[in-house]
Amino acid sequence: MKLSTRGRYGVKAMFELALHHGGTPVSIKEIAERQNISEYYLEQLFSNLRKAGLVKSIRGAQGGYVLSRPPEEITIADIFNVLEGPIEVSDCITQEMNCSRINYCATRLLWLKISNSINDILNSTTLQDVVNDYNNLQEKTKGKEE
Amino acid sequence: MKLSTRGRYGVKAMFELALHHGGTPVSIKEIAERQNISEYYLEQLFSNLRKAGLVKSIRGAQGGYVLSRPPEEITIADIFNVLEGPIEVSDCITQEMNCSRINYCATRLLWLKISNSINDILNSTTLQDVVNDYNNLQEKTKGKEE
DNA sequence: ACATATCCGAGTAAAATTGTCAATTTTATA
DNA sequence: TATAAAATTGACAATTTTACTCGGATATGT
Ligand code: FES
Ligand code: FES
Repeated sequence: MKLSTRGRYGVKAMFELALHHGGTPVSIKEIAERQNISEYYLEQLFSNLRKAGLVKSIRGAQGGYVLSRPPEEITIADIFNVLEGPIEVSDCITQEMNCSRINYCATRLLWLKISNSINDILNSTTLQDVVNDYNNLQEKTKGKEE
Repeated sequence: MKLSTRGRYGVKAMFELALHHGGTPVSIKEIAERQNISEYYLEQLFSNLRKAGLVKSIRGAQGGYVLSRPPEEITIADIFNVLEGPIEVSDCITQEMNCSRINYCATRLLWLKISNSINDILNSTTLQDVVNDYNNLQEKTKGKEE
């Protein structure tokens, strides 16, 4: 079980926007360089993010992207839902309606537990939390080096 | 993020062995029929499970597979480690040693949180737990039907 | 005008997933 | 001992997913 690059790149890209929130728009090129991600690939991801209403675009020179909402109102789940689709540990959970074995399925509860615990984290973690974690990390690193 | 069939089939198959623990060996054919899984595909999975020491095989007629250890001593993590490999949410976690950005990586803590919560569940859930869940489900279903 | 950007759709190579199958070996039992 | 049941092994193959790449169109600040 592994996250695809879509989800991981997406969070990293959104993190960059969160860092610059309130300032000037950030271009795909900048993000690609800072996070070491393919520029063309990022285009696709941002296309999805924009259509989902998570980011706004400013076209033309000096343009780029900005967050549609403040970082504390965007969860990791929001991003994952757009780029990875919902977390489907097993179709025992999502297709429950038309499965004839649901009353005899031994493993459904297990998948449900896993699924819920992941979703809890994704729903409760916002971009602001990631920014805060990052700032704390920077503080600590700085302290150690001096 | 989705589990592959290897992990899901594997747990279902091991659940069947857990149900019959202490009794006669269960053949691949039986499991394939009861859980509606390809017989040939299961062959591969059991080959891995046996090499990992989770099951013992009895060859020849009336043979099949049995659990190597009692169901309460086999965790879902044991099964997943064999069939899916370890849960690697992101290589930020597993390749931490040789990543030069580790002190600047904004998202590492996030992947770590997700990864830990999944592993907590997988490590703390045993085959016996799944059997118990199944028995409880049967009780409830029976109650409703009467 | 021109350099920067986003926007959009298509294509593509490699990898992973999900099986299928044939041939061999082992063993209980009739 | 003959037979059938069952594991063991290794190879192969179809399909899907992933992770990009690219070409051109459109928009806009300077
Ligand atoms: S709910 Fe259908 S197999 Fe689990
Ligand atoms: S630890 Fe290397 S990019 Fe996250």
